[in-house]
Amino acid sequence: MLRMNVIKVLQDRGFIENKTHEKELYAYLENGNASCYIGFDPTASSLHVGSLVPIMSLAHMQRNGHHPIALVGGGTGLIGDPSGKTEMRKLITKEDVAFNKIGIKKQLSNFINFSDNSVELVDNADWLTGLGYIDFLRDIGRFFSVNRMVKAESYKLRLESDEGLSFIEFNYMLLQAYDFMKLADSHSCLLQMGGSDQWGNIVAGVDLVRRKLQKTAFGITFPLITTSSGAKMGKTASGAVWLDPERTSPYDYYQFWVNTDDNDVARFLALFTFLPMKEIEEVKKLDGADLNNAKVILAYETTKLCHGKDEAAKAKQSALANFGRRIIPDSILPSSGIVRGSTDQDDTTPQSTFEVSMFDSGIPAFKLYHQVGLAQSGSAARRLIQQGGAYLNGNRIESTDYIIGCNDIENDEILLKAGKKKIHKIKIKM
RNA sequence: GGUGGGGUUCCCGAGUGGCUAAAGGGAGCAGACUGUAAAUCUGCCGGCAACGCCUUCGGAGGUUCGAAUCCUCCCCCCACCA
Repeated sequence: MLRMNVIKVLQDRGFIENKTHEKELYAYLENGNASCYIGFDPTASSLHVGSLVPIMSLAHMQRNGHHPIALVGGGTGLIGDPSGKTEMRKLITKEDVAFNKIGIKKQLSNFINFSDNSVELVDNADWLTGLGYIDFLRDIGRFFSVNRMVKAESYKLRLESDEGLSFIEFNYMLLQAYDFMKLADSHSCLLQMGGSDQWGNIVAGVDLVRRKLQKTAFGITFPLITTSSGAKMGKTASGAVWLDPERTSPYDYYQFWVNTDDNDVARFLALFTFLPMKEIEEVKKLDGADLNNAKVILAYETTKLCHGKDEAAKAKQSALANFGRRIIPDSILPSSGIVRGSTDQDDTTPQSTFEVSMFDSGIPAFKLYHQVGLAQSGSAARRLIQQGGAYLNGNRIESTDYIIGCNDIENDEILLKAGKKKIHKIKIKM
């Protein structure tokens, strides 16, 4: 079968916002074996769903026979990219960077197969930290026009803000451009991709590669993914949705996706799963409650990519147990390997185990809510109860003074709900 | 270095001696309506085994019966000038 140019694939799935010299770029990626890279900031030990677009694009590259390179910004992370940011970022230590790098690689490896020789993880600390200031200025700095940099969109926000832009951040663009040139030289990597806020940095690299190496390099930027209500995607009340199961459990990860806005379902399927576009097109015809089935598949597929098939199946099963059964028709997204009925997977609803003796003398409901994490404080728990959002074994708790005791144990369990969606199961140890 | 303007609860932003746990907005939470959706409406939105008590307005002191508000010193940010 004739393979589609990966650009076309990315375009169709909604990955591309902007690109440099289209025709040559097409040619560069036409026959496979091309190299491309994306930088990841090691500012945290985990990536979050905001990084999924870059990650998925690298995965598409690999699936289409190219050589993706994931660059961890161990060097640039020490500087901090001001692009599109209103505030200066806290500087992180070298130890943090080293630690975070390990976590990031682990997560990337869920999406990209590093055992394949064509894929690489590099760290720009390897070439940046040893640079000499004077040499760098003479070799690289002379190619940069401050006049131009000052006009760059990526600095604009900061130049106009009260916060200002510190010199260290102003230099960021040169370092990222240098990275690109390094990889172009050592890995023949002539394509850099990144978020739309990276356009300025990428173009700076393209220019530097041309000037230093007399080669044509390319850039692609991804759109900023927002939900259809306009919010930046991937933020919830409790903060970012992380890819690390320790920070965001597979159960919560699944819940995040299953709660996708109706208007985003097809778009997200295209971006965050590998299901064929042809089938996703069909999803666009669904509306109303019918979309819920597609959401289940979206949640299952994304959870599977990030946490594996087992965890995805468990999360789905827990959702069925808590929110009602549903059978997903075979006609929806047939390529998905999801089990369309229910399974006998473990229930991974958030839970904890308590000694039965805890309940001998009873424990106030609001205390228990706080303790298991369904409420941030005792006050919040009281409020929850007052407003009728607290449910004990399915029944609304009417009084803030309610004491939970042994009578409330059903089948060695106590089921607490906060609102309609947050659930915590207490297992009783006899 | 000089002059001026600032630092308020998650964010923005009012408040210039008691009526202020602190207006308004955003975010968030809960309820109603639903489809674990969106929109809308209503309520909540520092903490505490709680009709009372405790902590908060950059930091440390002070004046006062009483301070986010007045005074002193310090730290940080911004603008203009040098």
